[in-house]
Amino acid sequence: MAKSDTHMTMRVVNHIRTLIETGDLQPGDRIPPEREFARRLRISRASLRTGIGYLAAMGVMDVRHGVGTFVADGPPELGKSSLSLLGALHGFQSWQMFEARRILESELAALAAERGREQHISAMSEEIAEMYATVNDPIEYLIHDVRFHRVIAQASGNPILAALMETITSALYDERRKTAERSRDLKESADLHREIYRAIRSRNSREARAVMERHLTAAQSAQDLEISGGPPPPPENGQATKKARRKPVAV
Amino acid sequence: MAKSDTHMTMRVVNHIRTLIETGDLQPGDRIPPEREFARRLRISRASLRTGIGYLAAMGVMDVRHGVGTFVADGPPELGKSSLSLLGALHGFQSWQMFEARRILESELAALAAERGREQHISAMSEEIAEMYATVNDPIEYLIHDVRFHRVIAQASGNPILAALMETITSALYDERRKTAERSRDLKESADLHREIYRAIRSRNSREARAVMERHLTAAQSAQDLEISGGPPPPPENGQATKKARRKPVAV
DNA sequence: TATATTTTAGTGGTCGGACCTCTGCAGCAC
DNA sequence: GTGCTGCAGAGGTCCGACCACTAAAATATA
Repeated sequence: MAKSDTHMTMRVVNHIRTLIETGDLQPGDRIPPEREFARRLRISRASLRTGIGYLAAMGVMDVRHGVGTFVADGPPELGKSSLSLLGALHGFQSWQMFEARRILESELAALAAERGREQHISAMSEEIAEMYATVNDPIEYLIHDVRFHRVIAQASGNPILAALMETITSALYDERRKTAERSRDLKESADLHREIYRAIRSRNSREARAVMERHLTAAQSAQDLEISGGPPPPPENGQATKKARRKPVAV
Repeated sequence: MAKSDTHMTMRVVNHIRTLIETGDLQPGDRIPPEREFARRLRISRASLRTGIGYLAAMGVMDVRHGVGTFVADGPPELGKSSLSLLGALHGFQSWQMFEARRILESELAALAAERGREQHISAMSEEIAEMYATVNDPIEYLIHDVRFHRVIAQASGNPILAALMETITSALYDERRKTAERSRDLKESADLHREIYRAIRSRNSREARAVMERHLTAAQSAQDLEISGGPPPPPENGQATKKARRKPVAV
């Protein structure tokens, strides 16, 4: 994969990676204190920290000040703000985010209909109930909304697609919460979610995909109206002209 | 988003993020030397390096020993080995990788058929020609294969989906290259790619999606046969039981 | 005794400043 | 011109000290 000799960073990364692959390290496990670990690996604490920082940025490690460093637990997740950062860099458009989400979640819903288990079905049911119970509390509603979609992702049986979805939705979350307070028609939203749920429960993957797509398209429209008047869905693209500035930019 | 006060790391990240958002920093730009930058930000070089390391892990910065640190150029890309790392951690299955790729690329092909521009069409055409020209050189063939799919991703007009695809394919690349040498039937593969190309050129998104799906399904079968006898597509999943080990694991 | 407070040990976070290694290029020898 | 050498500038590594946070033990208090 990469050189394991030079570059202390990669040495650390590969070492830990190996520990994970051999099962010596599992989610939730704590690694030794930095000072001790560094001594054992015959490298400086600074270099060790560089490697750990890399893994932490990837979402593989969870560093807690004053407590310890742990292998990430919970659902797989790429770097939390990675997409947000990349978006700032490459100027991602809002409609592109929504489109990506729409495509991913539609397929996720279809897979969930095929593979979802009882536990997932009932978990969805619970979230639906909570949504109906909080139609007048947009903030709370949003929480269950997010959970519902997350359960579908789990039910799909494909943690990779689930992780990708999580990456996108987390980049979208801040924006959603801002507009959530002014949300209305949560009843309609809940109804749509219920339709999705029913499609999944009845193992109708085509229907699940279709309703999910309808739901997310509607959500996008609502969001666009909240933000600015004109939602600009017209797509385009182009290859950025290469350039190679040699001097550091002013900061 | 995150605290900008404490945590030097996030201070650096947010600072650079702001520079990018305001357009002061653009892809390809070089940031000041670490020593100078650190002095200017009133922080230690070590802290600055931590922040830069975070951004580098995210694929936002490109650090070159002895040269300088640059804002990432080229196509957007999440952390290169992030999925690979997460896979080791959560035990992603090969079929899950393929499934994710199949879904993403099928939709990408459909979008490319709707939005692809002349430049993309001709770029695809070139790669197809190269593929036919290298049917007896699997290694070289693979290069053009990858490029072809990358052009489609660009033609889709959605850089987010393109970045997600890139993340998956790069995690799959090593495995592909290993088996590439023993590949046969590259002629058939090229034919399929040509079908995809034609569908896109004729703006037939349904056809493009269908053929792409067929192509990737075939590719998966071929890969499975190369690796081990039985491809285990049966899906399942379950919620890992939470645990909280307190003591560091042996290393 | 039960509870609130303080102390303390352990862990990650920051610092600065020395030295190493790599890269690109100017300048020199051929 | 071609090729080698040396140098300057950039990131990489290291050390050792000290700061900041957390959780749990020890102590004070009701």
